Amino acid sequence: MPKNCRRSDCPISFSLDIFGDKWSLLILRDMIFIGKRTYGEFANSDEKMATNILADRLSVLENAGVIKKKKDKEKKSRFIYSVTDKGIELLPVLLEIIKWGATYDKDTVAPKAFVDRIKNDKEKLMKEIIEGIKNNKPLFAPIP
Amino acid sequence: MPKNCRRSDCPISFSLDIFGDKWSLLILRDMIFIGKRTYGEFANSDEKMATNILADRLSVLENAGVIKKKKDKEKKSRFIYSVTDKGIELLPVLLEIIKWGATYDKDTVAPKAFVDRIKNDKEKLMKEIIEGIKNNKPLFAPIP
DNA sequence: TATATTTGCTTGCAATTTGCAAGTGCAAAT
DNA sequence: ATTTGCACTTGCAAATTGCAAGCAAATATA
Repeated sequence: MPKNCRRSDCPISFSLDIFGDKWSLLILRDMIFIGKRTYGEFANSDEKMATNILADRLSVLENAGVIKKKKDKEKKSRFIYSVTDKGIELLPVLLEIIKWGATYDKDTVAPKAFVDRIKNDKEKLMKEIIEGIKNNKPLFAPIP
Repeated sequence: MPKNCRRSDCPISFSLDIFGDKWSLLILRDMIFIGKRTYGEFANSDEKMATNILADRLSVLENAGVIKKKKDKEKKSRFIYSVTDKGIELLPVLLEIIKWGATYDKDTVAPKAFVDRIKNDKEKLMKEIIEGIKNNKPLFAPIP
């Protein structure tokens, strides 16, 4: 299949052509929930993705308009990646995936209180998460 | 990475280990929305997936308990695949993916009325879809 | 009864993608 | 001037994918 050929006009197929793989949504997770912003931070995720794959996925997501990239003002040798509005609109997808995964994975690290809020208080939770992104105070910021 | 090794205890990673690829959710889509039930029907989806991949994905989904398989009573040479409750619980994920995909794909085939119902009438829509599965009357049954 | 067809896979093989390790190039810090 | 940090890039082996064909068992047709 040629690279720029869509498989069908199904909205699921369209979406999966962008993030249907084992890594893309983890990059988005790291951005949205943990506040990661640089290449090096993504490369050091728990799942340790190969850097060539990371570079590839960042460019796919950027081309799709889900994330954007700009030079760091403080440290010019560095790029800052961030989610666009189009990317933030994937938050409901992520939350539903978390809900399902946490329900069926007995070893999940997802806090019960968080999963309960996805089930019972989703709208407010989403607002808080989006606020968190904009203020650079993500919900699950790593303990420094 | 060994086949039975999880990457982390993140619920998203857990989920993607099961359906994080370009095909698995399309199989689920065909089951849930179109009412496909046999190997041959899946093999003839719009996206024309290779049959070796299809066989592989069906077995992954079955092992994960998302779908189940049994002999057709009417035609014993045939197997009937169907979603389990665990699979039906992926419906919210599918609906959110459809919502996002339909929003950003100008060529989408998703009917506007359907997407509007995902946005404004999701609970009732879900009940109807689940009813449809159980009564063998899927929402987007193909015109025969 | 013999033959053909349907159904659900499996196999062989080439092409693509992945994963790992190492290397590169640039900017800033020392 | 040299080292360090960062964002990739490259080489290569291994795994996965896609395509076409093959196969075996259960019907359907002659």
